[in-house]
Amino acid sequence: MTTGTDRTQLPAQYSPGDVETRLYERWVDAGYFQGEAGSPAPPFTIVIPPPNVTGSLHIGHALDHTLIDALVRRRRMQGYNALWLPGMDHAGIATQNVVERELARDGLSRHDLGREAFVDRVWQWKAESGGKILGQMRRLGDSVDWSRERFTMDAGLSRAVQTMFKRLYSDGLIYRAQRIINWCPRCLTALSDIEVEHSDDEGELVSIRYGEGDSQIVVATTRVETMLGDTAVAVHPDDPRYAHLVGGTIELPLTGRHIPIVADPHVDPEFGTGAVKVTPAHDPDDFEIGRRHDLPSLSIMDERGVITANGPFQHLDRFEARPAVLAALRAEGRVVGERRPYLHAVGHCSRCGTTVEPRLSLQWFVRVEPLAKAAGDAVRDGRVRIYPEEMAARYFDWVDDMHDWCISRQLWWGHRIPIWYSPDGEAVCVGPDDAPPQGEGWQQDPDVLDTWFSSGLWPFSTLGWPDDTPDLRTFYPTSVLVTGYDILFFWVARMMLFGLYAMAGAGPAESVPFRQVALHGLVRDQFGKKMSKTRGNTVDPLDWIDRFGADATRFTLARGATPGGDVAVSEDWVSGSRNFCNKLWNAVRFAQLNGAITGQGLPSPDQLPAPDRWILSRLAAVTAEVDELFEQFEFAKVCDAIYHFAWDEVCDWYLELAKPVLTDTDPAGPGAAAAAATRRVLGEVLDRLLRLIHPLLPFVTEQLWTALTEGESVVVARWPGEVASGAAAEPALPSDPAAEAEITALMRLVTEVRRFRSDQGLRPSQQVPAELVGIDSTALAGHEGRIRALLRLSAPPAGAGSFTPTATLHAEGVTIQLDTAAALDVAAERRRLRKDLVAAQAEIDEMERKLANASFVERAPAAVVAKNRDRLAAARLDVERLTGRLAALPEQAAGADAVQAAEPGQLA
RNA sequence: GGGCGGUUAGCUCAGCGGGAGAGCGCUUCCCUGACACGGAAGAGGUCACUGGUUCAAUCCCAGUACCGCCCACCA
Repeated sequence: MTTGTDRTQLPAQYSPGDVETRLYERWVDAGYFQGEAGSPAPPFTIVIPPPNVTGSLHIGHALDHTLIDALVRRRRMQGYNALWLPGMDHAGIATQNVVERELARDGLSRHDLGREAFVDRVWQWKAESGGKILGQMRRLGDSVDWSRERFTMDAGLSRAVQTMFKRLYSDGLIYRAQRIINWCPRCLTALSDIEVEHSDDEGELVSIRYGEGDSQIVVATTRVETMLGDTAVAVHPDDPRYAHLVGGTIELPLTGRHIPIVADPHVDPEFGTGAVKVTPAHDPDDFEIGRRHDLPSLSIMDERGVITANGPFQHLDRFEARPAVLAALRAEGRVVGERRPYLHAVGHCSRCGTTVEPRLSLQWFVRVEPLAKAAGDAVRDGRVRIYPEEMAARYFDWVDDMHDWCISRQLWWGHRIPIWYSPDGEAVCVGPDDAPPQGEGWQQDPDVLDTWFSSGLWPFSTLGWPDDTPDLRTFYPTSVLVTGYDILFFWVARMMLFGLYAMAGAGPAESVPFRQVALHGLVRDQFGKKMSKTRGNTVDPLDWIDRFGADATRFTLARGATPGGDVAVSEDWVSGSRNFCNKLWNAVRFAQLNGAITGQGLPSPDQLPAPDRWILSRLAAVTAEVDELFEQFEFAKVCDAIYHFAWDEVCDWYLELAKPVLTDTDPAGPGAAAAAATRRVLGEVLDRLLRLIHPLLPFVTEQLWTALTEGESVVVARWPGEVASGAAAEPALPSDPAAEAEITALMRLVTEVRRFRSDQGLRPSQQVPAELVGIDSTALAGHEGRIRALLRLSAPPAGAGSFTPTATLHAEGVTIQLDTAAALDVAAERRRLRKDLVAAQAEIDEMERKLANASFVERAPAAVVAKNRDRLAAARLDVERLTGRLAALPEQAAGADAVQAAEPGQLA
């Protein structure tokens, strides 16, 4: 056993400082964070959403990591074989852009370096930037298993990528095709659908007349310049206006070309003129029309968006070409009517903001249909559960209607597509264990894979797949995937597609990449605004960690984390969390100063005074509540429950109630046994409380717990609530409703007296001789000493009679009589009493009305009716009590009666 | 254009068919031997608007207004 006083005295204030760093290193050295392959304990696995190597962790990562860490730490304490696997993502396009920007400062482009040197340069960047991120994770306290750190481009994961590609290819799920894809003319690469962000941009809709005389047709467009690439005009098959023209040709202005008029059901006869120009090479719809009618695709732009078509517009940028073409058409009298401003959705590159250009090109695609079907089913049949459930709807919308996924990127940084071409166009897919084809002229595809291809493999590639490793067998499927809802489609859905496919051999239930998905929101500022650099409201988590500590930063984030909800934070709130840490610190300091005892278990309940039985009972309830809330990913509520229990109940009431007992230090005195018992309760309560909070506040709790107890580290201490099957649970604390009722009554009484005093402006320094009347003898009779102590009331003067409770304390109304004649403001008190009386009377009226209602009494649940009866009784008691007090007030303040007379109501 | 969500205290948000809650901020008193990063007490809300269902609606339903978010190949 140990008592706090044996140990180093804690200073009066908690300062996180660099102790956090030292604690963290100790945890790592002790190997606490390591998962164990093949352990008999049930596994609990979370893979980190790998941060991009492009920079540093922002406050959103801090939120994500806080939540993950809390889950993992709790499971570890519960006796699970817990693994949080860390790592980073190479983030193809994002990282390449960053490094290119760096090069640009020296006036260089990646082409100046050449592919190999450029990729080297990116690796160099990764070494620096990655190190920074890992350092930040340590500062946050992430309990990750560093021995299992992974990177999406490391050898193992690259092998997984290649294996996956080959498998999909062999199964016919990867194909190469000429398609209209989203093209970024700045990044010079293809983009997948979700890498395109749409915004409503101002454009203009102009109507152009094609053809002459009887065979003229007016078409409308927002992108005039593309008319250079038109190869048809399309109308609806049933449109009588154009029926006579279908099958013929029409003259395309400016070009001298004649193009066919085709009938296609895709055209909406109601929109515009009902005729549409068809540019198969520059519009996805038109491409489809072109395919249906066997039209040629005429590309008029190069990869940078510069016009290549011969003629006056050649070499113009696409945005210069637009007005130029329009002017030329106008000069020929081809523009019909006015130009109309037109708001329409325009795609932008999510990485650089450049307007995306639909472009016809040869790319690799994943045929997603069968994969997406499986991914939808896994959630539909409950093998994977999404929290909060509402988010599942979004998931289905997307997964059930997913287009084929363009996976080739014209970048240098990433996994090179494992396809080799012979000079005559033969393509061979090369697996990781295959030798590339030998012979003259064979060349590997120059493109790399979409970065999400490798991220999609993350839950199993990191565990050793494609090999059947002990890690994979032990830790897959992972338990929970915690991430922001903003990457539900980017990442979560992709892991589902790939996990179910690659791990199909494990069976339906075991092939899922994770069993639960816990989605959280974005971090916002204190006004609920999105954080952005341009707005200048971003927060650097390290700054807060430096100034308030990692725990305070974590607690602030977790406290706002409702499932799927955005989290608003501000500096004020972090300092509030810091204050909470300090509160805990001082509670333990108090315990130390008062000789709290840990490690001895608890005295039997019948030896304990009511406050001790009360706090143990409450702790049992709060522990159970916290367990329940954790299972639901209700982090905000977990924080709230713990915060209020620790601060309001333990500190504000229990410690205050314990003080008189503990300060009775006479070992031979009558209070010695009670003091000893309370010391053990105090030790036990704080011991368990610290363990309960540890997942959220790892650093303070570690310092305090090791100071308070003899334990080695709270990181590996036993969780005070539910534990894993097979692990030993903490003995249950006795639930004690009777003690809870007593202390609740006591708290009400004390509060009532304090309020009276405060209202009357009585200073505590004025010793108020008090007589307490109307206290339930069964509930509060034994508590006189405590009540006097909390109220700092002196003992009644000799001869004033002893403490003699007489009347009934009602749950709702406490009768108190204080002899405060010296200071009592009679007029103010009378006003207050009258106000309360009116309220009580109103309550009576309302309850009587309700209870007189037959429908209510018949149909409302019995408990509700009973509750209303109680309220009625309580209100009647209040009236009685208030009337009595009113009558007992000394006659004074003559003016008061005039005021009262004017007041409405039944004021006797 | 589709889909989803929101509108509750000064701010950020919980809650939810039967007496309106938290944190921060604000007011008053108090440096009581754990803590002023503290203690005590308090002010502040027709729970967006209009109808409906119900014995009972902040909570359920419908509509209105405003605000978000996601998705989207209609020129």
